[in-house]
Amino acid sequence: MARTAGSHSDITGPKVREAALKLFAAGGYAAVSMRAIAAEVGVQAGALYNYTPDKQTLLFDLMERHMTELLAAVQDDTAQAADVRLKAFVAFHIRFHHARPDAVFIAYMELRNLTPENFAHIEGLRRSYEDGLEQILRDGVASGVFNVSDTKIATLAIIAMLTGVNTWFRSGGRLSLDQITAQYSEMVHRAVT
Amino acid sequence: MARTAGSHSDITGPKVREAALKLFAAGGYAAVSMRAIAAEVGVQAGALYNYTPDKQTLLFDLMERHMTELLAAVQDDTAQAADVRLKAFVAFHIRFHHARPDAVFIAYMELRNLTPENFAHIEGLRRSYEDGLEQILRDGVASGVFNVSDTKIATLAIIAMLTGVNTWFRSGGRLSLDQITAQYSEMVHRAVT
DNA sequence: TTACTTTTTGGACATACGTTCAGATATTCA
DNA sequence: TGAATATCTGAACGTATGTCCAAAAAGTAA
Repeated sequence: MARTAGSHSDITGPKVREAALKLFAAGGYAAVSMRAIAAEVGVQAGALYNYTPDKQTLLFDLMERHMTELLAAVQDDTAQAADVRLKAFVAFHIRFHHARPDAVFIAYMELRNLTPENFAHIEGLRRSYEDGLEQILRDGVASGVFNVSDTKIATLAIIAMLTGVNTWFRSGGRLSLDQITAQYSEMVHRAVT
Repeated sequence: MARTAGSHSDITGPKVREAALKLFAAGGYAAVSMRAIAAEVGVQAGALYNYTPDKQTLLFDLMERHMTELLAAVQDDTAQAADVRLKAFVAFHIRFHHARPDAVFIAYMELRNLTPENFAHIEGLRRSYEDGLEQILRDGVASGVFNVSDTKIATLAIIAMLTGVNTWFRSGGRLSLDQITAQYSEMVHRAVT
């Protein structure tokens, strides 16, 4: 159990992931070299291989951690009415994604740089998240509070719309995140009612 | 004027752009080599430099052509009612983007690989397109047919939602493009009314 | 301090990159 | 046909890449 001697990996390990997250988001996976990541950490390139077997796995780890965190954080109180649950989902999605723009960016942009197996795994996690929203819509349709002809399409449309906030919103602008959230919540609610 | 002797560039030029479009979309700008593009064309790498001064300009050309085509194709009959114009916009956007998935993908994903000047130019074109939609929303608000608290946000939300179709829709699936368009049209209409 | 383990260095490896250019080839004009 | 032009080849350039590894350094336990 646990490291005993010469122990620095608790410090360097997270640093490596932070550096990779930042640089991949800024320049793209293919354009960022292992040497650049190492320089950001303050270490030589060879040392990175104590923390990842290769560059591909480093990318995959970042994505998987992000999706796992997302799934762990999302909540849905099925005892509530569907429109209340939908509103909570919208607020959660916007807030969660706004808090980690780099990870979100990578999770959407670097999918094509994953090996087929890694891609399938991440896609499965993403599907789980989408299913959570779709269930809310389905329940709302069943209880008569929502009216959408295809819940799968509505799910994808809503998620695309919400995630789009990340492409332009920055704190300190004309509107606060709460104001943005309120307007999106209103639009989403109308779109499915 | 015009080419007279030894003239093959009318053939090779378009081929180079087609190959670059396809490969950039599939693998990403940074991950695609000039040699790979040349191989797709059926030529040696050096020959590409008859058609572009460098790789960066090749990317920029693809984006600029795409945005210029988009702006040339979009129409807006301001004599019509705002809700009719919005419906036409939705249908146009979905159809136009569905017809050229590679160009759309590149125009969204490779922005960070443009030089600052090239980026500013493309952003200006994109802004023009967004302004077209926002004008429809503004006119609708003025005439009382729409109700949105911030037309800029609504514009971005709608475009994100519509462009999202490209990430999952493929012809031949469960639903036709017309069916998709109808449902999005309905959702968008509700969201702003 | 000594013995031991973990972590990092620094250099090497084979390979790939964007770009250039002199010379070869293909096409057109007269 | 021969002369002129447009296009392409093939090799070279300097540099950068992901990954590996023996040796050095840094940390911990006794």
